[in-house]
This record gives sequence, C-alpha cells and structure tokens, in this order.
Amino acid sequence: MEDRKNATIVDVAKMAGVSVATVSRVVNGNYPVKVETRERVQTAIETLHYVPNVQARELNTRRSSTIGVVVPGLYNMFFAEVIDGIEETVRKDGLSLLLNCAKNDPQQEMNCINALVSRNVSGIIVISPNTADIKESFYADLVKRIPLVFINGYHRIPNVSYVGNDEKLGSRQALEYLEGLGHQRILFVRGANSDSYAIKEESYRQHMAENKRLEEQLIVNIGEGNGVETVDSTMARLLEIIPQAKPTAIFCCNDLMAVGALNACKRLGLKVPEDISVMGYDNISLSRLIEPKLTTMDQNMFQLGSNAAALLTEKIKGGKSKRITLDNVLITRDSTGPVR
Amino acid sequence: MEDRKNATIVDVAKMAGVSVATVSRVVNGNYPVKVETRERVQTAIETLHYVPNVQARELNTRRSSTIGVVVPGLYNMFFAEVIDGIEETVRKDGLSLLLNCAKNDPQQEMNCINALVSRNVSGIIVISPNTADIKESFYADLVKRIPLVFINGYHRIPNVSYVGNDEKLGSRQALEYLEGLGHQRILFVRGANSDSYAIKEESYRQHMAENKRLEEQLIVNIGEGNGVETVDSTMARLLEIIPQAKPTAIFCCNDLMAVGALNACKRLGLKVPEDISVMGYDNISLSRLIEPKLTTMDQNMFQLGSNAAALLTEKIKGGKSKRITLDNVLITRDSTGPVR
DNA sequence: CTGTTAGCGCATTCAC
DNA sequence: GTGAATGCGCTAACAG
Repeated sequence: MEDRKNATIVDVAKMAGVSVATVSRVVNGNYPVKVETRERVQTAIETLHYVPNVQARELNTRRSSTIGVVVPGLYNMFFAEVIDGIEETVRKDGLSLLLNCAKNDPQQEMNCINALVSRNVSGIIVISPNTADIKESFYADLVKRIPLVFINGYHRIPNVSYVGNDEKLGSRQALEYLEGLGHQRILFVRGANSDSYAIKEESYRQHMAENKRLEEQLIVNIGEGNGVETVDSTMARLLEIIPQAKPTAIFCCNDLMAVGALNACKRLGLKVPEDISVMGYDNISLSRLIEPKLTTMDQNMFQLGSNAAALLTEKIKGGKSKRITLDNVLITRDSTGPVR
Repeated sequence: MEDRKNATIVDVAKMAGVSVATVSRVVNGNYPVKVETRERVQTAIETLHYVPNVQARELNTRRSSTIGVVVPGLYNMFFAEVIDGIEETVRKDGLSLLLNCAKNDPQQEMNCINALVSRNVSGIIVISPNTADIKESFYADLVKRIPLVFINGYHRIPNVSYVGNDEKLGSRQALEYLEGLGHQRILFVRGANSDSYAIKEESYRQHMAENKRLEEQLIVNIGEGNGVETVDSTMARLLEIIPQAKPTAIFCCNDLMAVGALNACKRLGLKVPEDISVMGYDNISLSRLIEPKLTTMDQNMFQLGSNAAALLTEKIKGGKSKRITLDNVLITRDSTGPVR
C-alpha cells in the first residue's frame, strides 16, 4: 500500500509552473485564465490525479456541501424508501449525505445530531424525531444554528420545516372506503408509542362515534409496531381477538400489522377478502408482494424524502421554514371487498 | 433565522481568558490541564454552545473520521440491512458514514467514488461493485490512494479487501437439503446480469450433472432480479413453466423470486409445501413475513456489513487487505417438505 | 501546566 | 491574466 500522499494544489502549481491561485481558478472556472496556461494546468491535474480537498475548500469558504440525515433505523423499509428519496434529490444539488441511525434512542438521537453539527453539515433532516423524549429546547436551540427539517414530526417547533402526511384525513378516507363496501364492524389495530397511531385512533373514534358504533373492544394496541416482529405479534393477538369481536373488516395503522392480520385470517380459515377485509397503511413495497396484495393508504415515502430535501436546500439558501402536508392516497388492491 | 456565527475555539479562549491551545487540550483531553482552568473553559464552551469544527481538525491532522459507502440502491432490503450492519459497527469506532447510491449505473458509481475521495474519506466500502462495466484500472488506481472493501464483489483486484458469502457451497447445501427430502426434479430460477446468479447456476449444473439429472428446461432466467417487480415477473413466468416442467421443488436465487414462485403456486392451486417445495436465498426480512414462511439460505446481511466495516478500519489503521468468506446457513421454515 | 506559532489545503482579496 | 499574501478553525510542536 503505497502511502503516497495525495497531490495538493501546490503540487499541481509546481508541475504546471504557475501559482496556486491560477490552479484554483482553472479548477473552479470562476475567473478568466489564458487557454494555454489552463491546458498546462489541466494536464498537471491529470497526471497527478489531483482531486481538490473539499474539507479545505469548505473551511475557508465557510460553506458546506453535505447534509445530515437522522433515521430511527434501516430495518424498516419505510425509512429506507424515504432515504432513497432524499438521496436522489440531494444529489442533484451536488450535496452529499451523512447518515446516522438513532436506533429509537433519544440519547443516541442527540448524539447523532451533535456529530452532524460538528461535521459542519449545512442542514439536517430528522425522520420521525423523538420530540416526546427530547427536551424541547434541544431542537429549539439547534434550529438557531442550522436549518432543520422534520419528516413525520408532530410537535411544532418554530423555524423548523415539516414534511408529513395528513394522516387524520387519510384514516377517515380509509374508513369511509370500508364503509362504502358495507362494513360496519371495523377492528382498529394500532401500535404503541407513536403520535402517528394516536392521530389515527382519534380519527377512528371520532368517525365511529358519529355513526354511533364505537365499541372499545374493537380497538386493539399490539405494542411495538415497527419491527419485523410486529407481523407475528399482530397475528398472535388477532388470533384471539377476531373470533370474539367478529369484525367484517380490519383497519391497521401500518402494513406490517396488516400482513400480520392477513396471516391471522389465513390461520382462522377466513378468506380475504370474501369473509373479511384487511386494510393497511403506508404502502411499503411489502404490501404488493404478498398474496392477496394489500389495499392500503400510500404514504408516498419517496416524496416525503424528496420534499424534505427540497425544503432543506431552500432553507439553506436562506428561505424561511415551511410546512408541507401530502395527501395519502388510497391504493385499492385485493385484500378488501364488499361485506357479504 | 439568526445567522449568528457558530462559536470558534478563539471565542471560547477569549471568554475563558486562556489560549486556544488550552481550549484544544480540554476538548481533546490529551494533555493535563489544571482543574480550575479546565472548568473555566468548560463553562465557556457551554454558554457559547461551542462545537469543535471537525473539518478544521481533520484538515491539519490529515486524518478523517468519515468513511464512504456506495450502494446500488435502497429499494432492496438486502442493501438496507447491509448498511445497518456497517453503520452500527462504524459508529463504535467513532466514524461517520457518507452514503451514495449508484443506481446500478457504472458511470454514477464512479462519480460517487470520486465525490467520496474529494471529501477525503478515510476509506470506502462498495456493495456489489460493478466490476464488469468499470475498467479495472479505475479500482486498481483507487486502492493505491485509499483503503477499499468490496461486499459481494467477484473480480479480484490486488489490495482490496473482500467480504462475501460462499454461494457456491451454499447452493450446494441447499440442493442437498432438497434432495434429502426426496426431490429430484428441482427447478432452478435465476436472474440476469449478476455474477452471483452465475455462480449458483454453475453449482446447480455441476450438482445435477453428477446425479445425471440435468435438464435444460429446468433452468429459467427471469431477467432483472433485484427490483420489486421481480416478484411479479417471476410469478408470471412460472405460471407457464411449472405446468410444463412439473418440478417437485423450486430453488430460487433470491427471496424475491421465491415469493414470486410461492404466488405462482398459489394461483396454480398447488399447496406449499405439500404439493411442491419452494426455497429462496438471502433471508431478507420479507422471507419470514409471508405465509408460508420461506425456507432459505441466510446471507447474513448484517454480518456482511459489520465485517466489511471491521476490515475497513483494519486497513485504515495500516493493516493489509484480507478476504472474509462467510458461510451461508440453511434456515428451515415452512415452504419446504418431503416429496409426496 | 500554559501560551506562541506554524502550518493543514484552499479561495480570495489586492497588487502588478 | 497572474502571483503573493492572508486567513478559515484547529492541532502539534516548541518554549516557557
């Protein structure tokens, strides 16, 4: 391993017989340089394999072309798809992406943020920030020094930009769709510890109450709702509940739970959608890989990511904070049908 | 948005009434400082919200605490899980992770690499490098300047470290397992354009030939094998092939294809595993979410990532290049059973 | 123990 | 058009 130092601008200058300033000019193309010298410099660059040192450049321009992204984890395809959206958009602006996993740990989340700040990123996107367990001043202070965008954040903090879905409206739409198919006994399946579930539950309660058919036994919380174990734990739980509650449809707060519900129905000998309808939320890729393909509400993960990236670059350029709310759209597939 | 400049080491020094060197010492804790002054400095740091500028530090220590990761895309959970492994390991060494997607485009892949080099990363991990379409000298030159690790790379380049699975052995194991269940007509399903598939096919051919039951019609290539559309395209294809070839088992080169095979069987009214066995490869999370749960070969994605990270830090510290080959392990679940 | 100083690699005035 | 000089924020000798 030849530890031959990488060539610097000085080396190039020497080889080309010019000053470093000139080299800088041809590299950045921001000032006129005589064609002949430019060519001399360029061949020097090539033979030396010279690559400008971005750190040094950014140190003295006090700008930075990398942004930070903090995500709860990659195990969940939801986040992976969001990141995909961020990456693609951000690349078009010539920015690079520093990725950190917070592992659902608030302390870790703060560590990640600090690491990003010290790396001098020009902005940060946080997916599902744990605003409940981090004292508000942390993010409030942070946003004074650096542009901040939250994806799926529910506590409003001044000056941070938000991208999210209108899940209240989305749940209502889902419920109305099921009712349109004639369903009245709709089981509501949620997980623990996320504002997202709370919002959906509220929407469900409100809607069912309006129609005078709210029953507490139709609401079930299956605990941790975001891991791979979610599928199995949902199934186990519903194996008991379905026979008791006898719903004609099941509305799940995310697709993992819906797949669990599907598996439970299968074991109970219930045909989907003939005997019972199952509906998910998110539209992760999994939902169209299984049989029957899942009817679900699309959370536009990719869009979430690309919008967040756009908002961030806007703030970096000095724009003000903004809030973008996307509409969930109903994806009708094969797991739902008319009540029989 | 208060564009109050972030505090620098000079500001802290002034406020604490000491020299910048002293501040540097308490920040890095590498030289003794009198308790009293240390405390003065620390309070200054806190009131100023001082965060050291890593770029500046690394510029003059000529070290870098970020590494680069190039991945074909995030849409495939395989890669997401590998990255998860990298991230976790790398964090323990205090390194940050710069993520780039090559989108299966060789040109893009080279761009990503160059961007990483100019950002002065201390090493690069490439997942499934496109060594076929990138001229060999590119990586050969690169590794002269910067430590390099390939995950699932098949062309050997001197001085780069490799992490991969023994897929040749793994396929053989899978085949033997199926044969142990009494299967003789085993359909082989592969995708296009990946050395990984070629290795498995070779293993299949060899094995079947040994037992004198190699039949060309039992080998099928379903084209693109890594996207979400893979499931459906595999299903469509097998819907035609299964009735003709009448296999008692199907061996698929990855889990997406296996799920497609499962769906095809369902449509054909074949019960799995009673009527026909289906086997996948990879053990992505999807494989244990569907019904029946898939029997598959575990590619240890997380381990792939963490081992690659370990190899990289080793090289960064001056170690030599290495090759790690993990063994695929058979995960027996519900999609396979004895031939009837 | 602590302060002074010299760069790290580069972009940018300001002269020429 | 081009070169010399300055400084970005920080660490690492080197003196005290």
